[in-house]
Amino acid sequence: MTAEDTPVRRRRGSSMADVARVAGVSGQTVSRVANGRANVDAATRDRVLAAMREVGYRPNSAARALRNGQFRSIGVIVFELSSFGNTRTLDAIATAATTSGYAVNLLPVLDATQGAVSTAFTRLGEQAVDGVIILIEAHQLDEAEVMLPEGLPVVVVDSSAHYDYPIVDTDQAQGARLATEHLLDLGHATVWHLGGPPSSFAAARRLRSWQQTLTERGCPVPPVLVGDWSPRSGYETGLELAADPEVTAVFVANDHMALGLLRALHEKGRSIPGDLSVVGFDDTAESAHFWPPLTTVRQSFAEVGRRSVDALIREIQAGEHHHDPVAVPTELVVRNSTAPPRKK
Amino acid sequence: MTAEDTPVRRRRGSSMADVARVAGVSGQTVSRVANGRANVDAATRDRVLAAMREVGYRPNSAARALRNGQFRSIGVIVFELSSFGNTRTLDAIATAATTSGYAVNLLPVLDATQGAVSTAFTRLGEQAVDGVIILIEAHQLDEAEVMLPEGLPVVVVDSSAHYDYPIVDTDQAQGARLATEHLLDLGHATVWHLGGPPSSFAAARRLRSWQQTLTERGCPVPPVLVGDWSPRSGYETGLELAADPEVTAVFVANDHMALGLLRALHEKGRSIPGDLSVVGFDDTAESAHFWPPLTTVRQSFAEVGRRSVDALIREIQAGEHHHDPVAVPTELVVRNSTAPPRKK
DNA sequence: GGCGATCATGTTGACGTCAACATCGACGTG
DNA sequence: CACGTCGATGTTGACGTCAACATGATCGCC
Repeated sequence: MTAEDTPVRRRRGSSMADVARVAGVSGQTVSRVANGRANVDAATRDRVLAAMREVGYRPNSAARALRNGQFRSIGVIVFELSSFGNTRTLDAIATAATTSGYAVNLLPVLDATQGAVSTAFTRLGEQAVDGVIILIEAHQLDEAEVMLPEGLPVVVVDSSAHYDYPIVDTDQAQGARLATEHLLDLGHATVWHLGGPPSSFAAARRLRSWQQTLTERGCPVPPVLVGDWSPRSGYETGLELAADPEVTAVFVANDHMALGLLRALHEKGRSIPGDLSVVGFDDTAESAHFWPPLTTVRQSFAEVGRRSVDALIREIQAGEHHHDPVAVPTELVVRNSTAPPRKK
Repeated sequence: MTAEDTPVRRRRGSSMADVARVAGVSGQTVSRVANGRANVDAATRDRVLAAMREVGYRPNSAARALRNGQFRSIGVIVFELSSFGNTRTLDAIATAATTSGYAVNLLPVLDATQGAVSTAFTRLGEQAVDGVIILIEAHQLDEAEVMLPEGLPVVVVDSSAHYDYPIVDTDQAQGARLATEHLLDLGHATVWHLGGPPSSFAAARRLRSWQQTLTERGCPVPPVLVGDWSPRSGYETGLELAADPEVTAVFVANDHMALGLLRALHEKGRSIPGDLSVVGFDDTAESAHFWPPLTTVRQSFAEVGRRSVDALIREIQAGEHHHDPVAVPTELVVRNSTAPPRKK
C-alpha cells in the first residue's frame, strides 16, 4: 500500500509500545491485557484489545523467552529415517505438547555416525528448548559421547536401562509374551522368532521375553533369526523358513518384516495359517489388510507419546525426576494369520 | 537436595558476561569469538574458547533472536493424523532445514474443525518462526479463515492453485498419466480408477489426468470409484470390483488403498495380475513386498521437502516470491501386479 | 473527616546479544 | 617526527517483555 520498501526485511512487527501508543496507555498495561491479568479496567481492556487488532500486534516470543528464561518449547531428537513407530510417537508427542502449551522443535540426526549424533546434541545447546525427548534407539547414543547440556531435562523413549534419564516405552516384554503365548495356546509345539537388529534394545527385549516364555512352558527354543526391521529382511528369512516343514509358528518382531515374510511364503506356495502361523508386532494401519490379515501386537504409540511429554514437563516445571521406567502395555489383535497347527 | 530451592526453576545458564569475566575480556570480544569474526587475536580467541568450555557457555537463542529480529526457525503446519506422504515430506523438510541452519517447529492442527485450524494459525503468531510451510490438504485451509500474519513467508505443499503463496508438490498429473499409460500399453482396453477423497486436490489432479489420458487414447472412461486413502476403503471397493469380469486393469490413487484392494481380490479368488492388473501411487517402503509386489508410481518426497524449504528460505532471506508452482516429477516402478490382459 | 486498604495504572530496569561507535597502540610514510 | 591507517578491543544502547516497585485515586470505617 504505502511506499515503505525496506530492502532488508527484518520482520519487526508491532510491539507493545506501538499498541500502548495507540491505546493511550503504558506498555505495562498492554502486557497485563496480553497476559490476561485481572486487574485491568474493563473499558481500558477493550481499548487495548482494539488497539492490538488495529496494529496487528503479536507477542514476540523471543523477548518473552528472554525475559522468562523459559521457551515453552521442547526438542525431539529423531533419527533421519524415522521408522514407523517413531513417526507415530512423534505425532503423539506433538499433540500432547501442543495441548500443554509447549511448542515442538524437531532435531533430526542427519546420519548414524557418531559425529552426526554429537552434532545434534551440540545444535541442541543452541536451540530454544526447555527439555528434550530422545527418540532414537539408545545404542546410537552409546556410541556418541553423550554430552547433553547439564541441567537440561531429558526423557528417553526406549527400552534401555542404561541411562540416568527417565524412560518411557512400550512394554516390549509383555507384548512378546502375548504373541508367543497366543501361538503356544493354539497348540504349536514351539515358536520361532525373527528378531530385529541386535543393536536395538526393543528388539533385545522382545527376543528375551520370547525365549523366557518358551522356557517357562518347557518348549524347545529354536535358533534366533535376525532381521533389520525391513520388509526385505523378512522376505529373505521367509525364503529360508519356507523350506523347513518343522516350522509351524513364527513370531516376527515387527509388522514390516512380517509382510516380507508373508510374501516369501506365498511365493513358496506355503499357506497361511494352514501350514504356518505368523504373528507380528506394531499393528500398523495396513496390517489388517495384509494377505492374510495379520495377527499382531498393538502398541499404543499415542500413550507412549503422551506419557513422555508428561514426564518431561513435570521435570521442567518441578525438577522432578521420575526414575521408574514407564512401560506402556500392549494388546494382542487376533486376525487371520494364526490358527492351530495341522494334525499330523 | 541443597537448601537453595527456588520454587520457580529458571534455567539460567552462563552468559557472555560470565565468559568475559573468566577470560578477562569484554563481552563484545566473546561475542566476536562466538560468531567466528576474524578480527580477534589468536591468543585472545584461545583464552575465550577455554573460558567458554570452563563455564559451559551456550549462546542464548532467545536473546539472539530478539537482537536480530530473526529466529532461524521455520514452522510446519501438519494435520494430526499425518498421512504417509506428509510424514515422509516432513522428514525431508526437517533434514533440509537443519542443513540450512534452520530449526523446525512443528505446529500440529489438533482436529479438522474450523476452529482448530484457526487456532493453529493464531498460535503461529506467538511462535518463534521466520516462515511457514503448510502441509495440510488445502481444502482444510479453505474452510478456515486463513488469517496468516501479514508479511510472514509461506509455502504450501499441495496441488491447489488457489492461493497466493508459492506452491511445491509432486507432479500428480504426470504420475497418473504414467500409471494409466502403462496399463494401456500392456494392452488393456481401458483402466478403472479408485480415487482419493474429492476434498483432496492431489486426488482430483490424479483423477483428471487419468480421465484425460483415457480420452486422448480414445478409451472409454469407466465410472470413478471413490475411496478415502485408507486400506479399508480399498478393500471395500475391491469386493465390488472383483464381481465385475469386465474390469481388467485398475489404477489406485495410493498404495494403501491398493493393499486393501489386493486383499479383497485374493478373498474373491481373483488372480493378480492374471485376472486383473493393479497400479498404485506412492511407493511406500512396503509396496515392494505386497502380494504380489505392487507396480506403482514413486513420488520423491525428499525432493518435495527440499524444494519447499529452499523456496521458503529464499522468500525469508530475499523476500523473493516464486510464483511458478514447482512440480516434482514421479517415476513408474514396474513390479508384478501388472501384466497384459488374458486373451479372450 | 482522617487513615489505611484496595485497585488501576505508570516507571524502571534487567534478561543476553551484538551493531555501531569509541579508544588505543603499533606501524608506515614523507 | 607528525600524521594517517589499521587492527584489536572496549563501551553503550536497543531489541520487546514483564516483575517489582511507585503513584495516585477511590472507598469504607471508626
